[in-house]
Amino acid sequence: MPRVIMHIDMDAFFAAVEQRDDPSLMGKPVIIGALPGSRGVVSTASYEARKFGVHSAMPIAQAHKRCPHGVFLPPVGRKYSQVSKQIKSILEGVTPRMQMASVDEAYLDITDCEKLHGTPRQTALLAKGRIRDELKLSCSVGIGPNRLIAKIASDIEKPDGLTIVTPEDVADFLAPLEVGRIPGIGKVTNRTLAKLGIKSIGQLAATPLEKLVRHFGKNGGESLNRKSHGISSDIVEKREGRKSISKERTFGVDEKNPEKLRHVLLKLSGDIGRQLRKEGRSGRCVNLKIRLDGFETHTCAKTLEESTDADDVIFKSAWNLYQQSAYTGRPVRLIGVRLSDFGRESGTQLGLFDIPKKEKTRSIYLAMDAIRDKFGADAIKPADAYDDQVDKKATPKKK
DNA sequence: TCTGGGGTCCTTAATCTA
DNA sequence: TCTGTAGATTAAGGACCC
Repeated sequence: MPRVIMHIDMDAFFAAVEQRDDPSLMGKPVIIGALPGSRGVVSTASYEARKFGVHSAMPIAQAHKRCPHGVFLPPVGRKYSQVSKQIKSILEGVTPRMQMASVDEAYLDITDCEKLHGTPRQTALLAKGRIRDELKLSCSVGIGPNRLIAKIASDIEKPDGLTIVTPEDVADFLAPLEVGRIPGIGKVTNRTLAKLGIKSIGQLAATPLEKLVRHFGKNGGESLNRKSHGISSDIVEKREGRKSISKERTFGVDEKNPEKLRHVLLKLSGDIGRQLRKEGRSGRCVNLKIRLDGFETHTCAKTLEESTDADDVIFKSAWNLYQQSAYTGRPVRLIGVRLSDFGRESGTQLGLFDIPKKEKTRSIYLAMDAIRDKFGADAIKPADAYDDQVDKKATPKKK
């Protein structure tokens, strides 16, 4: 039996939240993202701003040129996360078979909701109504036999839309749409498909699998083929926790001073450590990201002997990676740190290794976190001499 | 011309290990 | 004990998403 999957997508989420919280912004072009004059892009544009051709990912200078009278605001992540939790709670009231796909998107399996809420349309209207009444926000809904169709459907009619695709209608629904409507087909894949003369999903579905495999590899080709026929997973399940935490900084002017870079790495490492401890996680793989002039981007990584959530261990590893890289001395546009590989049990958390010292260090970090929580992030500045004082054992050993 | 920040997933190649 | 191999892991980079 085909399942009934619903995809809910909030309309211009960040901008809508800001307009809701400040009625003077209602009806005005609101652009959330970097501020004009700085390096950055548009995160979300309100529908009023979109009329001027402003859209997500557009360089902020260009957005300002197109919409000089727009209201430009920086994103307030904490507020949006809070609203996202409220959305989650409302949708869990519709069905427990619910999965948040991002801060402003969710999948619901409403196959068995008929007795409780009525038809899929009635269930969708119920969810939309609750979000509108309780949060004063609008969303668009797509319903289909699987996640892919539901997701594409939710994007068809925006804002405040509702599109239902029955299993029998899938092929007719997909055929005329542009291939770019398929999630996972971005600029690069789109360009390659265009070169092959493939513009619509119908054309993609009619393309022999061998041809797609030739151009996109086995997995890529088969995946495109499946998607073009509307085949995808219909499983909605709670997601496991996140898999990495990263922090990065783009400089207003490319940075050459190694001391400044070191300071920023110190700050980023501290932010990651704090986040890790807050979430009770620790990771083993420290990744460094460097973006140079000309947007030339590189990453390098080092896997530690054991998991960590300690600022100094993260910093030391990141700084070592930078110093050992071929990019020292070159002007840096962006520098970032990521901690990943949360898969293994953490020695720090379980206290399996080096208990007294680790626990002592950990207690200090937790105390510092508490002070920062109470008095603000700047209450304690990161120590300036980690790389001299850090425990030699913290340095990753070569295998 | 100008391209953020925080993520996920995939591919490929080299290396390790059972 | 040696060797070949398959599978896992590591590392770097790319594409994509919100």
